[in-house]
Amino acid sequence: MSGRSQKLKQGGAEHASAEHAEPGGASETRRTQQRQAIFHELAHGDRALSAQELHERLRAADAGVGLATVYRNLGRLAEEGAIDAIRRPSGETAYRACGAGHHHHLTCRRCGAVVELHDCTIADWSRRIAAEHGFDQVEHQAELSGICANCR
Amino acid sequence: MSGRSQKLKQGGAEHASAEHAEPGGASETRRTQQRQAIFHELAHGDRALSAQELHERLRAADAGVGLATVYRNLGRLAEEGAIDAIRRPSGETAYRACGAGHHHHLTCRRCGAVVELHDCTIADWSRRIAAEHGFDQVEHQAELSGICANCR
DNA sequence: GTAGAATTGATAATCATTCTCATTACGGTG
DNA sequence: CACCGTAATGAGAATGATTATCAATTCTAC
Repeated sequence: MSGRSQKLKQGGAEHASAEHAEPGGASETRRTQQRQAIFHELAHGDRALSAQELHERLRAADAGVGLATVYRNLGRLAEEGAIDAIRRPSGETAYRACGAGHHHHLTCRRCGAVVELHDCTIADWSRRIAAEHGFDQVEHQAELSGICANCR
Repeated sequence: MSGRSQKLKQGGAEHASAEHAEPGGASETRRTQQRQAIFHELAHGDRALSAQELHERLRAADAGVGLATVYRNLGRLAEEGAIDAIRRPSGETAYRACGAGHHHHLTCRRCGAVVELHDCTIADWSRRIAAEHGFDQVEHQAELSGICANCR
C-alpha cells in the first residue's frame, strides 16, 4: 500500500460516553468485526495491553483475529485518538482506552494497573523551561510507574 | 581495592561504582580501546547517538568496533551512570554523555540539540500522586521536545 | 445481488537488540 | 619481559516486536 489516499478524517465521533464510542463508520473506515472486537476488549480491560497480549486474549475469546490485524487497528485507533499508547520500559507499546484530554499514566510495575492522571503539572514547568531556553512548540511526554497498594 | 583504573577520562561523572562486592572472583572492568573509543565519541558529540549511529561513526573513524561491543558498552556505561539513555519516539534508544544527577532532556525536534534540565519539578508532583493513589516506589520518566532558537 | 475497494490473515521481511562462543587482549605477576 | 587467568571482543545466529506483502475475504453503496 503505497499510493493510498490517506484521508485521516476524524470529524465526528468524539462522543463522551466512553463505553461504546467506537470511532469510524464515516465512509473510509469500515466497521469490521475484528476492529470492534479489538476495541471492545480494550474498552473493558482495566490495564494496558500490548498487541501480543491482545491477540492472545482474542484468540482465547474465540475471536480469532490475526496478529497483523491487531497491530494495524491498534495503530489506527491510536492515531484517531480513540485509544492511548503507553511505552513500557521493556520496549513494547501497550494500548488502553482512555478518557479524552491531556493526561498521563501511573502504572503498577507488578500488576499493570493503570491510573489516569489529569492534573499535569508538567505543562507549567515545560512552559517555563521553553521560555528559558528559547524553545518553541514544546511538547512533553511522561510516565509514572510504581507499586500499587494491592501489590505490596 | 583502590579502584583507580576505571576512570574513563573526561572529568565529571565521578560515579564511584562501589557496588561490586563480589566474593571470591573479582570482576574488574577493563579499560579497552573499544570502550574508550565509544565513550570518547559520545563525550564529543553534541547530540544523542543510537547504538547503530555510534557504530557507524566508529567504523568511519577507522576504529572498527563490533556492533555487539557497542551495545554491550553502551548498556554498561548507562548502568554505571557515565552516560544517559534517551528513548526516541521511534523506539530506539540513544545515548549521551551527561552531567551527573537526576535530570531530564529538552531536545530540538529539528536539529537534535540537547539541553539538560536539572530542575525537575516532576518529583514533587510524583510524590503527591503516589501518596494520593497509594503507590510506592514511584519513578518517573519524561522528555521534552521542541524547536530551538536556532532552528526557527 | 453485485461490484469494488477496504480489510483481513498467514507469512516473510525488517529492525533494533541480545546471545553464543571461539579468539583476543588487558593487567597484574613471577 | 614472558606468562596466565579472565574479562572483553567480534561475527553471526537468535530473538522479539513490529511492519510489509498479497491473495482471499468482507463491508458498503448502489
